[in-house]
Amino acid sequence: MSADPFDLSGFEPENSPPADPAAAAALPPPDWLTRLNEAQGAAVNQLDGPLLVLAGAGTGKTRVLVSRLAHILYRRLAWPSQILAVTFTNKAAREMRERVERLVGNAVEGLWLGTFHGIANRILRRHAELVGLKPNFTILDDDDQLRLIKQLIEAEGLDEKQVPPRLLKSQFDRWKDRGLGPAKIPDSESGFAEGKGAGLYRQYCARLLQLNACDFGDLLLHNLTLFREHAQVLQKYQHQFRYILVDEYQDTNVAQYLWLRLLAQTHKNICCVGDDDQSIYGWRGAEVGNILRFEQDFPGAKIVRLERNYRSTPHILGAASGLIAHNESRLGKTLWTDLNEGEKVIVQGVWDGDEEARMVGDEIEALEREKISPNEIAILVRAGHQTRAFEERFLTIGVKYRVVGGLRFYERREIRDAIAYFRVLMQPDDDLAFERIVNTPKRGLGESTLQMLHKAARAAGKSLTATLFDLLQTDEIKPKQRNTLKKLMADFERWRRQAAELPHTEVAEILLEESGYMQMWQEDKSPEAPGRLENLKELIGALAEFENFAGFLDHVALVMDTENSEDAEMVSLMTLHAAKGLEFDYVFLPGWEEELFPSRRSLESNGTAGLEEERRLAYVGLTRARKRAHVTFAANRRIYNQWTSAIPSRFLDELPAEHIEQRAQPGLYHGNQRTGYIGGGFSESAAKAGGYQGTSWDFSPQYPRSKGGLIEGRARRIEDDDVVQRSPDDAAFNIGDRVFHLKFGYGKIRGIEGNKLLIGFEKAGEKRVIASFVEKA
DNA sequence: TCGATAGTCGTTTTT
DNA sequence: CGACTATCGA
Repeated sequence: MSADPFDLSGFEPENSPPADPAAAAALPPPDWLTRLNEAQGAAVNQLDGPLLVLAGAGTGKTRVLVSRLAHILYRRLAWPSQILAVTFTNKAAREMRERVERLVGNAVEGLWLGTFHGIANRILRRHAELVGLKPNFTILDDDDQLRLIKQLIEAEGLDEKQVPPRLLKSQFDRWKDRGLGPAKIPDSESGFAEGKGAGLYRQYCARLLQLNACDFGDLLLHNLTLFREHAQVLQKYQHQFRYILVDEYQDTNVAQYLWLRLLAQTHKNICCVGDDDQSIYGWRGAEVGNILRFEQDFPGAKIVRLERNYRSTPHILGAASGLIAHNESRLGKTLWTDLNEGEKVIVQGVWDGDEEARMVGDEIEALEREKISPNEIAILVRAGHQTRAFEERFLTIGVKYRVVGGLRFYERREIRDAIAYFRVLMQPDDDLAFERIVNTPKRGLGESTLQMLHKAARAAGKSLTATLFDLLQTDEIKPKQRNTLKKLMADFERWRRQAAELPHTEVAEILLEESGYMQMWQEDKSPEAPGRLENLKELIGALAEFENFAGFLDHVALVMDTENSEDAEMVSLMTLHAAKGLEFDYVFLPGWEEELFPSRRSLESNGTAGLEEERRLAYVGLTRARKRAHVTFAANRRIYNQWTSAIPSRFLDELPAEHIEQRAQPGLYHGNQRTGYIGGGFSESAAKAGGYQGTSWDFSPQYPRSKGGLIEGRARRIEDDDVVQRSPDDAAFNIGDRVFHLKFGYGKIRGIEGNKLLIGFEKAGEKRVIASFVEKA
């Protein structure tokens, strides 16, 4: 399907709007308009020219976007295909589509609604040749990107220790975020990585083209190149998009901003919605400056502020507002609500991470007893690893939970392997995928063979498979390896032929079978193996939802998340970043401690700007809550398996006292431990270091501990054994016993450590569980 | 070529 | 602790 890259037929509809807008203006106002407040209505009705909607948390931002979109269609100002609506996440895009559909039904057909990356990909596929790619280019994920960079570092004779690949990657990403190709790197920034920064970047970009691949940043960057160098293409799109809507504008990076600005030139009807106080993606290249500069960037822009909050109680709002007021660089808004007062924000100190998890677990159980739906409860953490403690606790007490954006289906090893096979199938030049599978399953192809193949490929300037094709005619490769490679190449040839005739799911099955990949896992006796085979089956199922491999691979690269069952009644566990745009009645915010939140790294690498971004994150967290926000901090936390004492987050001091309920009793019964605790956790030195004034935070020792937790015991260094006092019935378990677990089902005990059991479950694989939660089968 | 073993590092946040 | 790398011996 090699399309003429200039051919826009097929997604450009009629050139003119669907009907005489003047006539349509006389239509009766649809009922969705009447449900808007004044500011919202203004944002929806202001259709001509650039518009910035400054929408505070919970002020009905999505409602405005959706109504505006519906309104454009209703007034017949544009066909769906003449409207471009961009969001930041797939979740947001999905939600918007659903809500627009609810208003206008299938009149949304043809709408350009998607993420920046998704839309950019769609455009780029169409015109790939114009920027030196083929339409079937691969989208690289982080992992591939990193592997590629490692190869470059090695080829350059640099040491990974001195030039950490991750650092290089993030620099490359930042350049791309700013719309800078290799030719445009300012001298002042090119000198790092032993002075080879810019050079490596040039090589990296060249290599991507050679691989016929794009990283995430490329999708936008190539769009910019395309638009700049091919005026007629740009004009087509400029002409086509009569209305542009942008969600979460505060999170756009420079490349995205430039992209929008180019596209908006003709009709100038661009509406951006955002909240500078919720800009939390600076580390990924987002520029709050974009939203602060909107009026200069888009002359004649109007601004509408949405300040009426419909979500949170006054106390929650007051606490959040007081907190965010500590930020210097912001436009400033005054959120208000006329909801009833409600509860104050709870701020609670606990002894350690375990107690925190236990406490939250108990609170959740209490809520559930009040018949609160678990769907209305969320735990929002700063960093992904924090979910673990809660998961363990919830498993023990039987609270159903889901981790949003946790381990993702497409990141599992077996899935990535299978996908690598598909990638090679579709794009033989995809070296990264090829490398991944060439010796998976083991085919006796090792380092040395691959090294020489690499060398030959670099010399020839061709891809690995292309080089291999030549090399197999020679005696360069040892006979044994040569035969295996020959067979592999022949296999791929055959699968490609079959791909032309058979349904793609069938080809996928044949491929996984004949390559020996399935067999590899079938013969694997590790406890995960059955699960992996299960996942592969599921993969085929997912594949079936797409028309072909290409569509599926795009989905995998861009959409990543598998729509998890949102219908089930579960507590949500996620990072603060993932929580943006969501809301819950009850929100728990654990881990408000210095170093953790605000995160040390953030402060170290970005100073005040970093701190302000952390504060915005805290603001986002609080404003997710409708009825109750429950903040906790622990005095002690295990970091790298080391008990470390922690200082309460400075953000706690920034919460106005009148809006919080402090659930901590200063110096009740082990207040003396403040200074006596080993490591000097709350000694004066620690307090001084933080320089706190105002509220002094203490921990709540009166919180009931579960059996075996000895308060006195905590005064010395805490070891696992201290807490793990085995009760007589725990001892009844022996290795080899068959047991039953509520969540994991039947299994056999493989090991016993204190009250924890290592169990090989028949369905769920190997897990560590608490002894009290299994019973003999 | 490959597995096992010892040593190392670390943990933000994601399209 | 655990994931990942470097190194070594078979």
